[in-house]
Amino acid sequence: MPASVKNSPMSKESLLPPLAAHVLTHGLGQASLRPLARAAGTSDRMLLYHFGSKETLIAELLGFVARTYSQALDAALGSERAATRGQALARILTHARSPQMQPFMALWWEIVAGAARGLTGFAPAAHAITAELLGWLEGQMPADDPDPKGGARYLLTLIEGTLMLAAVGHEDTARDGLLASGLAPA
Amino acid sequence: MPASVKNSPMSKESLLPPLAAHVLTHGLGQASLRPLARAAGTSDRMLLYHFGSKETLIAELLGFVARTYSQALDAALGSERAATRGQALARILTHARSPQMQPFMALWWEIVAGAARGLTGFAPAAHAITAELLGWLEGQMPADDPDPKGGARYLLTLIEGTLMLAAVGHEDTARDGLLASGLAPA
DNA sequence: ATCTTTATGTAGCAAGTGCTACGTCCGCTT
DNA sequence: AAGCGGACGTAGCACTTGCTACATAAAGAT
Repeated sequence: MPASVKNSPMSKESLLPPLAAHVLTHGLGQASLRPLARAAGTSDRMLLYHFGSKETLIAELLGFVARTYSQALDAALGSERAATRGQALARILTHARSPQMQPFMALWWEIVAGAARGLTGFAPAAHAITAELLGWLEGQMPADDPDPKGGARYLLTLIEGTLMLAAVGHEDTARDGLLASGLAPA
Repeated sequence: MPASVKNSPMSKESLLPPLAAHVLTHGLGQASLRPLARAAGTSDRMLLYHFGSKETLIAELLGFVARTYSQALDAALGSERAATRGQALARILTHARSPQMQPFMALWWEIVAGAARGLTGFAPAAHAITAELLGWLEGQMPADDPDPKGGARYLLTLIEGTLMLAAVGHEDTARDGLLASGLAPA
């Protein structure tokens, strides 16, 4: 082992990004301390030292993922309003279906499942991510929209339904549904 | 131990109902062989004897859950057509939000998450359950609906979005979204 | 009556789980 | 210079994981 390897002290903040990366590719269900520690370049001992327990580690990790998602959303998507509701819908669906979003989508459904089961930390993260998406959608609503607030919530419902159907192999069903909604171009 | 206890031979079919009950209350993520066996009145040894491996056990269990869901859907919901799209929507949402459906809903999101992660057996079960719901919705569409096929898919998208938003604590958002859709009564 | 198949229990394996005990550096204060 | 507390490694605990080996008991087939 080279003596030049510095033992720079690791903070929770510096640990979270590699932990999130590991969870994004391997999933939350299989996330156990030792693989997580290996991914972060530490030991399970140190993870518990910093976070206290696995449960709070996961909770803090989900909070970090939610914050990261917010920033990614702001960065990837402009803030100019869409011309139509259909355009706002198309923009966000294109983004959600992009290849680099796929790991996040897989993690997203695990977060939803954890929230539905009442696991600690899951519900706040899921709620925050959804709220972030809703906020972005509200800003995207056309300037002449008669009901931007309700319209954004309507679009959000359609978006989440579309993404869920895609997750279970019913993307064609979702496409036909959006066609019938009158929002998607034929 | 009383000698009167009969060792009646257990078939896969007789094992599946108690296994499903256990998974419905405790979740798929924590489902390991020994607790499952205890719930079914057997040993892990016998579960492997009947199913070969945990992976195929889970896959067969998910198939059973999907079939059970179909029957529950047929039994709980009539087959008379709805008068309006909004009525069909309200019927299925009322059913999905009923207390006895909550364990299934929690399991449902785990199935979706597993399908999104590509776990074996999850995608077929998720696809089948969704198809069942879609088929029921098609039968519910009003007789005078201009596009029953597309309308059913549109409603399905809204339903799944609504249920997902409810799972993450955004039920009010979903309600406002449905209000803005014009399908729900004010 | 023997043989084979099916169903089951008991015991155990190697690996992995979250978590702890203990000791050791190293930089800081006093 | 001494001590102190944060940062880390090593070793290990008790437990659970999926799965297997081995024995056996009952039932049907020959």
